[in-house]
Amino acid sequence: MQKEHNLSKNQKIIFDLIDKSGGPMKAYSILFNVQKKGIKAPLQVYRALDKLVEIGKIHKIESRNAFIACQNSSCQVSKATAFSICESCENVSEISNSKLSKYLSNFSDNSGMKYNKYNLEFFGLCKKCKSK
Amino acid sequence: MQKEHNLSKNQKIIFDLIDKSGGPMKAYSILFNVQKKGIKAPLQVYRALDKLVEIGKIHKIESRNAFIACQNSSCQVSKATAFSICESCENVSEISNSKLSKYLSNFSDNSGMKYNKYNLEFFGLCKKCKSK
DNA sequence: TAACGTTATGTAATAATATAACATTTATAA
DNA sequence: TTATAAATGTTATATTATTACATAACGTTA
Ligand SMILES: [Zn+2]
Ligand SMILES: [Zn+2]
Ligand SMILES: [Zn+2]
Ligand SMILES: [Zn+2]
Repeated sequence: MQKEHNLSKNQKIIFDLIDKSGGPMKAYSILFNVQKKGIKAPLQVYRALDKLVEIGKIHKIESRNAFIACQNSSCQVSKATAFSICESCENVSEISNSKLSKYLSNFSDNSGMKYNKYNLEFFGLCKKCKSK
Repeated sequence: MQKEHNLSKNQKIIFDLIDKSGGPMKAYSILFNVQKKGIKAPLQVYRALDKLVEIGKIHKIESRNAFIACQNSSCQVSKATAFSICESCENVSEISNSKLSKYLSNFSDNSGMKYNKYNLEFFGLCKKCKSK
């Protein structure tokens, strides 16, 4: 069961933009695209992004400083994320693999750390880029 | 067998600083610390960092925009990295777990992606911070 | 050594990413 | 309603990273 979050005005504008784009978007590119809707300052964008990340509607691709809509309907919070990133065309997709997520969610070692979140980024070449 | 890289002057200064610090360091903190050694501009730092990452002497902690000396003598290149990060004290350590690295290095799915690199960051509370 | 290509350095300017501080408004719920 | 939390608006600024161009040092081979 996914909690329904009523997005605020700015949050909705920004989520819709990212979601429709189908890929990762950078904060200032988002800003540029929503200026016609009245969102004029970086902070307005970053605040909405923070909230959307917090509730799991989007995730941050750390290695790219970019944000992508969650492609996995069950992500309630951004606490167990895995992505595949093509280093040639920069296509990004969220990996949804229950064996992988189980393995990582259950991971523990003898360091004494109590893990409660992870983010994994795989890099390589996508199908298209491989064949070039 | 690890290839011996002869570090250049700036690379050596910057690697030694990071290595001695024992933890992650940020680029501008590095810059501040090496100014007395004649490294005066951000670009000099970033160029050395790029090279050190490339040859696996340091790794970038993407979620923190920080750089840490490789704690795993066998990392020749930064292509299979895993870290544990305490969200309270920001202590970072490199995870060296052969089962984990085998599992991730062999990971593949039906997306058609050919993976050749990954970076994994675990977040949680370290021993000390848990007991506070 | 001399010539060549590669790697590293120096320097200035600027781009890209992100947050601080403060005032105000809107939504939520007791 | 009234209190509280959440979201917004705005300006300024901090932090992280790259472009562009010139010069120097290094490694290889003729
Ligand atoms: Zn997701
Ligand atoms: Zn591709
Ligand atoms: Zn390493
Ligand atoms: Zn800690």
